[in-house]
Amino acid sequence: MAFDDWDEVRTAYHVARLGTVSAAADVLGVHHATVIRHIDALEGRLGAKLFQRHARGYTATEAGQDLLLVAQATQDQLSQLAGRIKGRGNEVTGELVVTSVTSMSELLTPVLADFRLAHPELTVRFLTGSRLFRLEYGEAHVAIRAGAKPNEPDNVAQRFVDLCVGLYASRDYVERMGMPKGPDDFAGHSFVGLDDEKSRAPFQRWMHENIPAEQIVFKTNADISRAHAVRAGVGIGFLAGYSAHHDDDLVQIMPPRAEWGASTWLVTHVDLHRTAKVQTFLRFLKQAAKDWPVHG
Amino acid sequence: MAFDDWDEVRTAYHVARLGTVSAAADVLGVHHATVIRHIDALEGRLGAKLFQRHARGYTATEAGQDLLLVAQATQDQLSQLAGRIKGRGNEVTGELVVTSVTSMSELLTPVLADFRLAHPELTVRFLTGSRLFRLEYGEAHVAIRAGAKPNEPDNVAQRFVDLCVGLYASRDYVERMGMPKGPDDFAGHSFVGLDDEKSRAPFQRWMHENIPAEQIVFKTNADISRAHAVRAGVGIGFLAGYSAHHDDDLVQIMPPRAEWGASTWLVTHVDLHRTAKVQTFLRFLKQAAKDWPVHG
DNA sequence: CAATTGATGTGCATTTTTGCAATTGCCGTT
DNA sequence: AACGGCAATTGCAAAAATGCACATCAATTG
Repeated sequence: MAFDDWDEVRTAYHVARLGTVSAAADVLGVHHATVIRHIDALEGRLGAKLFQRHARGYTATEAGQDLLLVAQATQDQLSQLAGRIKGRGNEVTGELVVTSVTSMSELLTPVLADFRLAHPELTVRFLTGSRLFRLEYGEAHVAIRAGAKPNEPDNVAQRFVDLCVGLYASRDYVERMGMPKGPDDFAGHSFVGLDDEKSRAPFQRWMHENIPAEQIVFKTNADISRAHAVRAGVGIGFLAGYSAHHDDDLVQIMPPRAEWGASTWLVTHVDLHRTAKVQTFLRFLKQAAKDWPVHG
Repeated sequence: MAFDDWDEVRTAYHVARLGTVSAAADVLGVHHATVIRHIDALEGRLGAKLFQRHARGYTATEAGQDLLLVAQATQDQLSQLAGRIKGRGNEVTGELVVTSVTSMSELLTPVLADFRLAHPELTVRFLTGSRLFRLEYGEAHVAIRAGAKPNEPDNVAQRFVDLCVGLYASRDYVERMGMPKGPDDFAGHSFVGLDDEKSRAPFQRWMHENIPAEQIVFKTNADISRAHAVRAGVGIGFLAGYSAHHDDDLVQIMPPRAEWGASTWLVTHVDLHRTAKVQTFLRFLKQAAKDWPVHG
């Protein structure tokens, strides 16, 4: 490839456009000797003359005029690109990628939908489930994480809502099996738990320590399935307070405890944190969260 | 302008395309460190991140992906341009600009027409007349010059045909004024000459030295007008041998002399001389000139 | 016709860029 | 849980590009 130095192309472009080495050097902000050497090097590698040299300057040959057209297009496109990139930091357009644990989907989805409506030029992608999506790989702009404060470098984390979880069972279950009066009255009852043994969710560790394994009769790896199981009357299980609070088919077995709940964190990559798109979304999300029944 | 270093754009392009700094450095033939520094500099000037850095390489942000598209187009266009420029040296296409003194138009035009027919992709421009068109300014590819060998630097000149000029008059003029028997018998005759006092044409200097000024009754600045005047019977004048030879309306007053004639030269700019287009035309022209009645 | 202007070309000192090698950090594997 | 490998960094020396001053040449002007 002869054009393995795009700067020389740019130099040749200005020479072809302006007609003299001196003028091009002036525009480029370099010494005219540099311009001459760029042209010489480029022509040498091409094996063809781009300019005819004479006392009044450089005039482009056919090859030089051809280069002029191509470089002109490049120049224009780069200018537009620069504008887009600079503007993009101040606009809420393109794609907004948000990731969170599946259990928050119910809360987040309406907010994302509203945000999408408020910004018609925006496309929203909500990633959840199967695996952890990582900000440092550029897989998402914003992550809502649960648990201890994330302290990965290059990530900025700010505290979000505290999720409360309580023990619930379906009205149907309570009618069949009776209402336990307290933690000491759990004998004979069935429980719904997580399939993941090494889950670090605090309520799951509490269940693991306080409920005999043989009483955990239904295990699932998805939060949503656990909720379905509890509602279907399989047994007693932890449910998020916001989800169970206004559901008349559910009975609270034990009220939420602080030790069961989890803090959540809004996490962004430091490179994207300052952009208008991310900032706008974070403000929008925090405003919407004020109406969440997370303390139910 | 943020993109004032197109080489950095090229570097960023390869990083965006390949996903890692190392792979890009490999393709570019430079060190990893150079690639990193290019990216850092470019991002710094843009004020925006083009890549998210992580342990497995660089992944392009939206801005980086946008740059990838633009740079991809540039890369493609430059590749095509390189192909065109390299190929153009071996093809007879585009424009062929030929310049000569007006007096040779009659001889050259048919050759140019034939050459044009032989190379359909070629456009021919024939410049003559008003002023001297200069090869060093790229105004023409080939010049046919008369007189002493041109010795301008950067021009290559090769000897072409010798033009012979003789003294002619119209048959009508001779019938009216009589046929002079030789140079000593010119008294009372009328002559047609050049308007340009300081013309360096040898036949014109001969006339200036041997014919009294008052006998030069018709002066013109264009060769073609001089020929018209002689044919119209205004007087005796120098005409090119090839032009007068087979014209029954013209009478040769004095046969051509070597001292009147002029050598002609094929001149090309050194930068263009080696190209196929110019070489092909020169061969074609020299072949055609073999049939010219320039010694008439 | 001489002087001046404005342009290109070239040797040399300096600044900038680049290459090198050692380091760190992270991921996947043993 | 430790190890090996790959990729990104970073300090320092070498190399390359650049700037500068001067030379040169052509065209224009007085």
